[in-house]
Amino acid sequence: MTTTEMPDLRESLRAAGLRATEQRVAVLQALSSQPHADAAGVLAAVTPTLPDTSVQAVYGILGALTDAGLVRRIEPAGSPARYELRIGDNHHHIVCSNCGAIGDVDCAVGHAPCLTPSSTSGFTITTAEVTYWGLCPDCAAGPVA
Amino acid sequence: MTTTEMPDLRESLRAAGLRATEQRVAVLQALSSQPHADAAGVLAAVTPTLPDTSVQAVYGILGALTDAGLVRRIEPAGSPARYELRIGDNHHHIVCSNCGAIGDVDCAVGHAPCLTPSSTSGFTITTAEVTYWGLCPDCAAGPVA
DNA sequence: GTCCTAGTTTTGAATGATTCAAAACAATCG
DNA sequence: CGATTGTTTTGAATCATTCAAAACTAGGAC
Repeated sequence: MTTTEMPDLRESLRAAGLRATEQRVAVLQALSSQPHADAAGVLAAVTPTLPDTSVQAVYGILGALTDAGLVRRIEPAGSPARYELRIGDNHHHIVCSNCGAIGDVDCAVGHAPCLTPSSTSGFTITTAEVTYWGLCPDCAAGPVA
Repeated sequence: MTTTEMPDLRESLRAAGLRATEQRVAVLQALSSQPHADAAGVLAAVTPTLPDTSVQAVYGILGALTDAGLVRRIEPAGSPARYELRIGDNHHHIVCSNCGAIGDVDCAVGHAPCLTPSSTSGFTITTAEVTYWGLCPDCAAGPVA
């Protein structure tokens, strides 16, 4: 149940060198139920239980969690930043160009070398990020409706 | 010379169904000299010749040009939108995580199949966008200085 | 268990990028 | 050359995000 998750979440926070506050636990829980929530979505999910939580706190928490490596921030064009708990695997995302919905795309193992660019313009590359654009099932079904 | 380019630019605009205004020509010229300029950069480049150009006009023009397919808009995380004239080839970009500089990366032919995702979460995919992150030559040379 | 202190959150305000709306204007067609 | 419709100006508003100072609290120390 939800109650049993909390100790684990508190542990993760402590392990990452962060204080285990109610808000932080709540933010992590929010992200586990809403895999690609933005700051507003997280706030909305947290408010029922912790009504005094401010927007700034959410940004602060998400920033701290991101810095600590507990969450990953994704910023698709035209959308506010989204946050997710799936970290440590370099999976990618597919964004619905109609409604902004986001889906996970597992990184196809063995394909990694293909992401090595042919010309680097002299840049030193550290990461390759892939974003797919298309239509989510709902929008593909009824684009206008 | 710069003067000889103008007729061509005007032609392109007309061909795209857009009126050939001074500002639009100037914006196109700005983008040809500054390959990955943002709205502010374009405005700065246009102002010397057309001092009355407003920020909103630049946004309007860039939007119109983008819709018409004459320019491509790229929006790296943490950076204002950039615009470029290189269209029609699906090349990608490398962004300096230190200073935000952007370089072009030619799409490695033959690698395209690797961009086919393994699982699409039910989405219909139309585009795959790759962004590389790293350090530009300058920042790699002296990261702190 | 209580106190202290550094790390957190609240409160309040500001910033930057971008967009909206209405009025003034100008490129193109006839 | 005049009308029409698309474009730009002017002026203001919106959204996501960040800054700063004061109030607060988790967790270690005693």
